[in-house]
Amino acid sequence: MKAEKDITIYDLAHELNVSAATVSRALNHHPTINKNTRKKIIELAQKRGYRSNTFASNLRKQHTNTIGLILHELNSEFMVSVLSGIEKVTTEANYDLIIGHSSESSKREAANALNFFNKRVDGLIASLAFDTQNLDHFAPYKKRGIPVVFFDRVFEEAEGAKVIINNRKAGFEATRHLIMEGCTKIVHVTASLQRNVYNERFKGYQDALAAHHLQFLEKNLLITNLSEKDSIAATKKILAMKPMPDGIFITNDFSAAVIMRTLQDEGIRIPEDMAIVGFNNDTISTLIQPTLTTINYPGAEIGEIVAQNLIQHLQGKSDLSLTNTIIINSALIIRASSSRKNKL
Amino acid sequence: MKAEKDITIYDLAHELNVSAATVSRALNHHPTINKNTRKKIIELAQKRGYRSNTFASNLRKQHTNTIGLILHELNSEFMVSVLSGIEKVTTEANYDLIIGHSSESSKREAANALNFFNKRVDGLIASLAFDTQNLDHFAPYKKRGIPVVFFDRVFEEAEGAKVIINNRKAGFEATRHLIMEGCTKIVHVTASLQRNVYNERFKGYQDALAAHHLQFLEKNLLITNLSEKDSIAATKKILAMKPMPDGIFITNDFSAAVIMRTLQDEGIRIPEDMAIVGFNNDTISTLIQPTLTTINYPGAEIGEIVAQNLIQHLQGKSDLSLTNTIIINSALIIRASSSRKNKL
DNA sequence: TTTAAAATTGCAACCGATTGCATTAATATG
DNA sequence: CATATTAATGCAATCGGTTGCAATTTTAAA
Repeated sequence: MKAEKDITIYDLAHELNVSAATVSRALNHHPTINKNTRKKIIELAQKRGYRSNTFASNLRKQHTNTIGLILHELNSEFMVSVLSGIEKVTTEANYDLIIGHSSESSKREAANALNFFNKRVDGLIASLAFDTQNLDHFAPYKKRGIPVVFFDRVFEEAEGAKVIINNRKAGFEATRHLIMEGCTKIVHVTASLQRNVYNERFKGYQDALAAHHLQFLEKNLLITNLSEKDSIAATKKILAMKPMPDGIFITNDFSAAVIMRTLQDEGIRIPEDMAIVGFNNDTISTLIQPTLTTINYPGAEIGEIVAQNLIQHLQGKSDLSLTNTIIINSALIIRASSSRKNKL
Repeated sequence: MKAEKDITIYDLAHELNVSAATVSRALNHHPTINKNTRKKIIELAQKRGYRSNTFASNLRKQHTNTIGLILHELNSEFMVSVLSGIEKVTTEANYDLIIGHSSESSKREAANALNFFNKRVDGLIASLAFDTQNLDHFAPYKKRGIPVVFFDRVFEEAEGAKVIINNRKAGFEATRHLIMEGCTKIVHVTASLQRNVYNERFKGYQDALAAHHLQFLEKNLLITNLSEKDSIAATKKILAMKPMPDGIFITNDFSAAVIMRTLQDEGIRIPEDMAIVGFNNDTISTLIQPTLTTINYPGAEIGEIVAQNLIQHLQGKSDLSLTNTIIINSALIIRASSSRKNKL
């Protein structure tokens, strides 16, 4: 278990009687190096177990080939899909990924942003925390010209590249669907309206009500943090409402599953007494009974697009500011939790 | 958006008429620096937005304060919990984390291991891929004295630190529970027996059968990759068995949920016709109907312990070889999917 | 006041790879 | 065979902190 010393290009150079510069060039497939020399060098490097020192290289080259990724959480399938989409693209393009959790805390988000900045990531991808109120902690990136791309949770008015879905349209379709199924008293369970995604979906919900001449009632809007506890609490409120609502649009499948279970425990029949629509199309939506109507939110695709855009920009192939906002398609998937016999 | 130049300790040194060495020491709270000098330096650093160049620092210090983490997948709640446990401990101890997915491929696992090795991580945490047959790709770490800790998926016979649960005992308890509930024809759905976790659970299953004088039948062992597709296929096989089994022990909650749904679709009553036990205690286990009996596999705790051990070792506070294998408690959680009236 | 001890600070050599420019060797052209 | 090109290689500076040791300044002891 003794620590052997690392071998460097100087060791290789010495052993082959060439200069370190030649070794460096050979290892990087620089065209001006003689084929035979290169072959010899590469073979010896292999043999000696040479490994390039990333720090020395980065220090000299002034870039890291690393992309930072700040996630608000990793507990949803959506997020994991995004991650895998990003990972796929970045590894293909030979970029490394460092991941930071903000755990829905603006403070940790800022800490991560700073950390990654100090680590000199070449670019940053981020989805904002619940309580992030401004983008100040990303200012150093702007200042130094390091590209930042946002997805999912973004500030729509802020400048910079973002990849999102049309949340307002999605909210509209979810709500309209409930209306078409005969619902007239529709509750909307969502999270902080400060976050664009929830705000937009809420607008879509209102749009749909208005389009069908239904009045929006303040009491039908329930704000939670989407946790199990909050979801149960929200359900209790719904159960206490008079008259009882006949439809719920919840902006999260997990929360929808909890609410549905809690309602069922109280003897409410779904979709007969209460029609339910979730959001995200997590796996869970097909495992619960009845299966859950939801909005498909294509995480992997979003991840890939986000990463592709960033990398193209890093490689100078495109200008991020040109493609300011990219909108991905999402669609309603109708399942049993909302499919009634007595439609409109 | 012009890229401003980074400011260095030399800039600070020049501005304050001290040497770069003094600036460096002040910034690192070296004790021999005068309090006033340090204060001035730190204030100026703040003011000028100085950020330390990690590469230069790492290059000179020959260590990175970074821990590599290789995961076989991130699609289970268990894994995400482990990750958050590790993250909690590492960030507290001021280590950075870089994460690599092997996506259940031994090849990608090896690529990640090499990449992290070249990145000179101070330590490595890993859970093996489905098809990993040997630990050769970790050899360089051994050689260079870089500590590696395995968890969950490990080679039990291999040397090195590992954190696991007693999978055999867990498998035993799950199966015994089914027997106590009156099951006599118990199917075991699991993944590749090459992986220790599944192998051990299978042994526990056999132990329990033997302890209750039930014969193990080869056909009752179904190997899948735990995907939705495979789980459905396994269910078809079970449905075709004569006589029909009366209990299933599945080493994964997600797969158990799929199997349960598929059985229910065919009119099988759970737990009356078929009692089911899963593994992991994922959230899904309480959201499906009936709720799923499962083995609690405490991911966050495992993550914390893994990380703590590694860090203590890195800080020279303990010797990893002393604490070779750490076994975490896991326990059976009995829920509706296996609770029958007519017990033994 | 002189001298010894302690507290601060600076000097300069690293760490290992990269790269502009100069130099030398090999090949081609007249 | 001399000269012009082209191909290979080497020199040496550079990236930005870190740290052993020497030098200087300050404080304490005699």
